[in-house]
Amino acid sequence: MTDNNFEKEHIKSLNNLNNEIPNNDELEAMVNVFKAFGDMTRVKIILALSQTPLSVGEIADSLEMSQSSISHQLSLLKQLNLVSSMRKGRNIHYRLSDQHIITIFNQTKEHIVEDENDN
Amino acid sequence: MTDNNFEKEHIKSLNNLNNEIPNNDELEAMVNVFKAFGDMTRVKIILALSQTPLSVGEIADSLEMSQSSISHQLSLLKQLNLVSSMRKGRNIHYRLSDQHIITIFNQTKEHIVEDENDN
DNA sequence: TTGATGTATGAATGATTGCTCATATATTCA
DNA sequence: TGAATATATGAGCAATCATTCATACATCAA
Repeated sequence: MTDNNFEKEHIKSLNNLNNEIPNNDELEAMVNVFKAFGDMTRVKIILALSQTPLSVGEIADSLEMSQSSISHQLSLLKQLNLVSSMRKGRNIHYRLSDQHIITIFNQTKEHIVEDENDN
Repeated sequence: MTDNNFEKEHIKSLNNLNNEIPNNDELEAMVNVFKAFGDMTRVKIILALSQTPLSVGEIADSLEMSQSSISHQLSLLKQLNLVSSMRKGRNIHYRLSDQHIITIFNQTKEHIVEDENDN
């Protein structure tokens, strides 16, 4: 009889699945943020900015990548409100717009580290 | 003079940038996890599995997607140790392998919600 | 204003990726 | 064993994406 109850619970969960999922706009926003984090260049940019605000050129130099590439990626990150920018003379300084980002990164790192110990 | 000190600090940060960035293997692992989260189908699978373990068919039905598509994605998620599987008769039940995942999702949702309030 | 420097941006391209289709593998039941 | 059901998997294709190249825009210095 206990087994049967588990089954009933399971079916109940099944029927509620669609209800529990966040609304589509929020989901899409989440996916877009994760997509932004799913690229090595952008992750490196974000990690660099987590140390100190930086200009486009400084990031490009530090990562040894073209100015154009970095600028494109920064524009994407800005669109998602992950970074903000401020002109300082000829340069434009970018900074992380939210410390959550680093928390998310750390959480993910923890997940990975735990994983390695599983072997 | 204070302005100059800020400048010095900034240059010091600049030089340390590469040192502070995690080693490349760990970074790559992080990027791969984020890549996995950067797809609507996979996110929906994960959210569904956060409610209860599910078989491939149950997930496919619930998301109204093909069995093949879901199976492919589950295989990817499994490779990244985000889900684990266990055969139960004819079915194979998948479950989240780590509750961190949901924490990361919630953190991201918070980032987005805060964002909306900024307007 | 002119030249130099820093950044942004559109188009083009090669690479990656999500899905489908066909088919293989695994398990249960009769 | 053979049919039915559940899942996995490889190849192919269309869509997405990261970078490059060329060029435009913005600011400063002389």
